[in-house]
Amino acid sequence: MLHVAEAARVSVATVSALINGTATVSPELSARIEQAIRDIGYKRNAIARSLKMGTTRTIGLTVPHITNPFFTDVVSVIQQAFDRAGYAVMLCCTDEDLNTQDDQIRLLLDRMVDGLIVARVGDGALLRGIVEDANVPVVLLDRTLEGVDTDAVVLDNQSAVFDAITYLINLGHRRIAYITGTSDISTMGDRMAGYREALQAAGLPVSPELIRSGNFHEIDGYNATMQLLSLHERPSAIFSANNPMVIGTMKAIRDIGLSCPEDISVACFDDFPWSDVFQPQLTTVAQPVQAIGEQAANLLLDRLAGNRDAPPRKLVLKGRLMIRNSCRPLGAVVQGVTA
Amino acid sequence: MLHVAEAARVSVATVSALINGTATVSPELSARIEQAIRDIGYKRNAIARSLKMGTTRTIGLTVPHITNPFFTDVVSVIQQAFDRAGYAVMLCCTDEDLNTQDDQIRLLLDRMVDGLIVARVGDGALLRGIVEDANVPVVLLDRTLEGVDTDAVVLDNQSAVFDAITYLINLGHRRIAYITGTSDISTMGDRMAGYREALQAAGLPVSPELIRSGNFHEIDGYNATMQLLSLHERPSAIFSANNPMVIGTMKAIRDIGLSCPEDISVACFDDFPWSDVFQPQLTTVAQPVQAIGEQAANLLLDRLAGNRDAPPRKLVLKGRLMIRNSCRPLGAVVQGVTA
DNA sequence: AACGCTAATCTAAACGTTTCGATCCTGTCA
DNA sequence: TGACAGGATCGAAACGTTTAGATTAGCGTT
Repeated sequence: MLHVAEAARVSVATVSALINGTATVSPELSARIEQAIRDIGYKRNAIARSLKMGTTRTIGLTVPHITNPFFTDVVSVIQQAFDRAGYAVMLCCTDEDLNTQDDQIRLLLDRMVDGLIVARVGDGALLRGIVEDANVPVVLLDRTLEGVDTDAVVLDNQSAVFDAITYLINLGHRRIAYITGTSDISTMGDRMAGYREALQAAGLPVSPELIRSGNFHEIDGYNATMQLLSLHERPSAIFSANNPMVIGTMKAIRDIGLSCPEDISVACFDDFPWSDVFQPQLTTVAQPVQAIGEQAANLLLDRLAGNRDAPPRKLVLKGRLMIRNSCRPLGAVVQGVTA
Repeated sequence: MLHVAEAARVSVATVSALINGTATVSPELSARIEQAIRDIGYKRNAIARSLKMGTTRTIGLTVPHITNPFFTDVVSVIQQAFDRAGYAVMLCCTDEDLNTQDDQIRLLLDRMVDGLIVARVGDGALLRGIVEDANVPVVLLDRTLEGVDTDAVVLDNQSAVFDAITYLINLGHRRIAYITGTSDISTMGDRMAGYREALQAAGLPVSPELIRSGNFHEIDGYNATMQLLSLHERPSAIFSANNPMVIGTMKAIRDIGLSCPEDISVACFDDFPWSDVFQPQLTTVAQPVQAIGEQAANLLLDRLAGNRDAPPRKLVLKGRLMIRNSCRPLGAVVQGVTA
């Protein structure tokens, strides 16, 4: 900018005024300055600007795993929304690990992000502190945090799972296994509650042997399913509370020589883009990813626009049960054999 | 830092020296300063630091679509690699659109990223200029750019597709359709070349009616497949040069009432994490995503570590044909009926 | 006792912006 | 004719660091 000012024989203040439109500058100087900008190929230094202005027009986004299609989609939507608003987004993957998450949040804060969207992991004392300091607005995505009062957009997990389990019950299933993630995550607790509620509403027992938990990865779903399938009395249906784990479930079913839905019914949380193309077509609880991403972005953009003092807003969206062909009615006895 | 200095009754220079270890500071002052840092809860302002140092320890990463599983995986690997090195990554999705890409690259450059990893789109005069200016190192990912000499990691697309098409030919297929992305992308040209080469090597004609192109989206694959399946003489196999488009292909096959592989064989570029679990299990060309992401990260990290003058390095990795059951041998007549 | 050397510390400039307040014109009005 | 208003322009400080070079203190040498 100094060079531009010199070339145009004006002060830097005038250049700044022209660029930002913060004051009127005469046509002749404008012309000279614009010419100089073109000649020099000047680009404003956003770092210097950020230092002075105290804002980076950059936000931080952390998710447990970007390869989980749910998060992939949400990240995509959020990125687009902020891109439209002229914000950059720094993406971090916490790998379901609290320490990693803390490191990454610190990294983001160091870089003075204007706001944070966090699909949290673990308990998060750090996160709690940030929200309380209230220097940078935080919106919680997908997973709330007990006792932390800040903007959030989540799914009504309990009723979504309630609907799915009830659907299985109505198909005639009685022994319905449930594979969950680690219990410190709000979504997992809520989903489990939906499972229990549905069983109880139908007068069915909740047997601990049918409930397995893992750390959200495919391998965890695989191991859990292996255990379930080797029970003396095998479940007739499995519900997986998490998307990557259901892949493990399907692999275990295949490896053990069974097939879905003939031998065992499967349903899971989170829809796949291709779920109605390949067999079995999985029955899933679809989250409104587009809406979730957009709402989260809007909540944060609203704070960034200056609306700092409004009370925390919590948006609860509804899931939708996508019924396909991975669950079979138990009334009719189907001779299940596939190639 | 000023407050810390005052509280510890030292100069800011001493505080800086201690924090960065750039000079020895006496034990007593160190203690006072550390105490003050703790008391105040001081965090170094990375923006001010960046301004002074001329480095942000942040890189920019642009991909066409993060929802394409290939890019999802690569993004994930790259993010992890830079995270380990203490870098933040700004992610942008260009949506296969040149203008969007240019806007986003400008956004990243404005923010003074130290380097750029670009899975480019379109012709990219802007990109060309950046590489020539050589201010910020650029590594091209997945797609090279004609006449632009910079680090790159790509697949040997031609031989990968050659292998896949040859496999189909060996199964007895003669009318093999090919669905490609837009031709300005290097990968697409190379893949197409592999297709032609394989046909010619087998003495088969390359018929234009069997070649369709689209803009990488599912819907493009759908439309292309619809056209192919309504040809007077239908192809017996379809190869899709891009991952999302093959979903469209499968949907079109389903909608038209055919089934794979009984009525038509399908293979495609890019593996899915779940491809060996659901039916049909797609035969794919798997890219070594882990290696691609890591190599790209390493190339850039090496430049960032100061190795600026080394000549451009181009890494060419090999794909791997994952043979599953979505392509059937044409010799044996299989009575194809599925539920 | 004067000197120089080293290690520790400090002062102040610089990075590239934004912005407040001052200055300088030009023209209008009493 | 002089005062003044208002618009255009500028000078300089500030944002929070890093760092070159100056200063100081302590100590051994001669």
